Amino acid sequence: MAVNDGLARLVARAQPRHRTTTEFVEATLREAILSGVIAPGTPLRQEDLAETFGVSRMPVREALRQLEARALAEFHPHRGAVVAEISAADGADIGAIRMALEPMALRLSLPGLTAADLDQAEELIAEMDGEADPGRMGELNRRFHMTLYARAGRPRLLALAEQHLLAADRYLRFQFAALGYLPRSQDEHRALLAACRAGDADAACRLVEEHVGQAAEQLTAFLGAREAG
Amino acid sequence: MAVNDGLARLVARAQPRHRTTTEFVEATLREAILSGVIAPGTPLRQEDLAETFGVSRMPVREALRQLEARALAEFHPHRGAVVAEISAADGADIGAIRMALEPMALRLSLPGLTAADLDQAEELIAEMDGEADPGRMGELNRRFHMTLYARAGRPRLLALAEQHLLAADRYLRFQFAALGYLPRSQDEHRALLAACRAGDADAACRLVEEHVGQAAEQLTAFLGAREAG
DNA sequence: TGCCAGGATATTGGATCCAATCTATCACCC
DNA sequence: GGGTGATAGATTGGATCCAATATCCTGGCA
Repeated sequence: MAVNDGLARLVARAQPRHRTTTEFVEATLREAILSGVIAPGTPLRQEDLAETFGVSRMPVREALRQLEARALAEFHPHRGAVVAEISAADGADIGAIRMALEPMALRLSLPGLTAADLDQAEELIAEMDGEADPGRMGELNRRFHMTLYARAGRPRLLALAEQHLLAADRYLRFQFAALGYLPRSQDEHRALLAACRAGDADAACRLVEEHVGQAAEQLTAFLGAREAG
Repeated sequence: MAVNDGLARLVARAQPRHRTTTEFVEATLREAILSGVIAPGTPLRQEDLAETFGVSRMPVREALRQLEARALAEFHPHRGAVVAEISAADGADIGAIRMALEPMALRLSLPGLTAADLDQAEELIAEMDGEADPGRMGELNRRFHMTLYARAGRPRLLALAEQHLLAADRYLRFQFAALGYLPRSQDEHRALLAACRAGDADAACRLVEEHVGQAAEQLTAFLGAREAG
């Protein structure tokens, strides 16, 4: 058996439609870490990963370097990499970054949002209503947020925002795995969308900041209690 | 002669006091790109870099991967990497990110700032007054800002803020190379420091946002004009 | 004369091999 | 019996080698 059954399945399902092997390994590993298939703290042995992917150690090494730069893996020279740990402090950190980036993205995007964008956001809210699977839920939530930010015309800002949305989702899945349920925030989503439809930038920015802050607060409360005892 | 004289000098001066060769190459290359020693768009040939550093191609490859993840180099499969280009759009992007991150960092840091921190910030302002070298100037400016954010207790947020502060400084050096002078903003620095001393979080955040916005605006005006003609 | 095809060349991507270093275990000394 | 040091094993870091791919130049053809 490979190191990690879940990862092996992910690799088997994944279409290596990437241009280079390194890209393929990086994308698959990132997905595995973000989705929780590989638990925080898991050692990432190059040899094992290479075997799982059916490649040599080299693309694995390059992929791990990129994951390190994205804070998804921690490197210790001559000791190897481990999947980034989860902590209340880091969760609060990610929350603070989101609270800074997302209102800015929304403010820049709002004037350019089309009726079609807003309709799609509404549809995503509706889909979330009936969704129980945390993976699908996170995906829908991410798409909802990014739909609202899409017209900001700032690729770097959007990439950073999405990166930290994904990081937050990783924490959320972790919370789900422990608690068995997901905190819902559909009312906040609806209020946010309404403010966007009204074109009220100040209200929308305030709502998204509060919305992100709420999620971060619940998360740190959960993680703080977990770390304390 | 090596590919790039400036880089060769940087390598010669650099102390390889890093634990691995890859770290050494990455740090030196990053410094070279950020300081403008290697111009935007310059191809980063692995073989040439390896020779310049006196190492094999492998640590160079890993270093380039990390630079890519930090948006300092652009990869094109089978075609190599080039130093990230400079553009008005990207400058505005970086400015928007700074305008989001830095007020948040300051707000979190402000309650924890000590008198010593504020005195050091004041000293850095004084040093900037008499500084003509753009490299030193950027360094002092970066330290001034980071001193004010240091007590935020959010490592990821601070790392992101510093990263984009450095990216902005790269743009500023580029502007200096073309214009021959640096736009000063010492009045804004002093006003910002005064607000921090007064403990007025709202004012301080507003000032830092305006300050960053000003710089970004000047930059995009310069780059926009340059791209137009 | 301009365009397309094909091959030569340069450069990167990936695999294998060797060296450096960290960890764990075990013996030995205090 | 506990702690320290040496040694062996495992694992990563770095170098070299080979394969794949992109680019560029040249020659033929319309």
